[in-house]
Amino acid sequence: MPAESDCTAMLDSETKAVETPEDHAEELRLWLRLLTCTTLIEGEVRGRLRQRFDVTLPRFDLMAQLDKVPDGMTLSDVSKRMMVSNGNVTGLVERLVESGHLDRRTSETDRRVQVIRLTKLGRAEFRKMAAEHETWIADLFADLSPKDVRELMRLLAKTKASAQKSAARRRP
Amino acid sequence: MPAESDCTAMLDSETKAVETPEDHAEELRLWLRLLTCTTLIEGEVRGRLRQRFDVTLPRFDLMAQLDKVPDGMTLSDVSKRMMVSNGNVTGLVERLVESGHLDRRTSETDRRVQVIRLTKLGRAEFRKMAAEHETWIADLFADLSPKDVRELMRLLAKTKASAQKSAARRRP
DNA sequence: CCGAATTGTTTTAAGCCTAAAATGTTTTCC
DNA sequence: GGAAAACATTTTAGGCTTAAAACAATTCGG
Repeated sequence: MPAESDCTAMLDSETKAVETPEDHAEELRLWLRLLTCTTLIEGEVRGRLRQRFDVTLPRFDLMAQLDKVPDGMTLSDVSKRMMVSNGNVTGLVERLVESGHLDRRTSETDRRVQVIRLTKLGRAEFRKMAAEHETWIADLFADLSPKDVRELMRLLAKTKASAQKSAARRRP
Repeated sequence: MPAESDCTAMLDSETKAVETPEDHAEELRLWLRLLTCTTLIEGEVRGRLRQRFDVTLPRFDLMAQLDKVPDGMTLSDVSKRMMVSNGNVTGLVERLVESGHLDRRTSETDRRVQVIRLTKLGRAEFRKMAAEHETWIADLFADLSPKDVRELMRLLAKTKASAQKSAARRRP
């Protein structure tokens, strides 16, 4: 077997663009681990919300967005904040209005816009759920030291920025 | 206003069990950031898979599981590995068998069990997609240094362990 | 050996989610 | 002013997802 067959792509150090099938296995493993963590925690939260309060995670998330703004938000705002499609929000809101948790009205100044806000009932129920939810999260992350939490926050911020940049590169 | 109203819960340092509405805001913010990162990257990958290969993320994920094992897996195995419900896998597999990417057969030794594996076509298509997928992931994480990647891996491993422990505490 | 648990899968009913097309409204700008 | 672009939302069609119930096959204990 000739020696050449052992050459690695690295030999060709001057012309870096030349087909160097680079190794990205580490990033791939990182992505899978990130996904696993999120799926695990999300599933746990989903199950607890259903058992304790008979509510779905998307509904809880939507109410969480609205709890922060007393004057309500438009559907587009919610859609952007939750990073879900417009049509998705339409259906979600429909069901929450139906159940009396949300109030929806057409904007006076722009008749395209629907403004939604929590009803008294919706806010009360959300606050109750949110309090318990916070303890679940604390418990799920219980083994992380304050320093771990800070460090994770920092690295995830960096990750988010990197991903946003990459997404923008593709969709300018 | 009497001085007592400024007392914090911390004053009562001996009896820690006494209603100390502890502050878990940091963990909550961490969870939201983790979720944001995952959603962002997942959405990006989903979109690219659809545009480039007209395939959905769940199908890609299922094929990824099968690519690792030439002899195939049972539906339960897949379900556990992907952390999704059994019924979900049934439907997913149905569609992938239909499109010729998967082969499904009943186990000889246990007629309850369905063994699925990639077909030649399925494997070939998956390999093509996976190669490109890896470059997307590398690009999405491009701004992280190798040290960042290692550190994130470590912290996410710790997070996963913590969450699993918490889940087990609730469901023994 | 046989009934009772257990295990693996499918079905069911309901809800979530997306991309793309359609609808209605406002703004832009000639 | 009015056509065209931009915007906010809804609709549509299809797929994903879950929990729970139903079904089928195997294993376990007496």
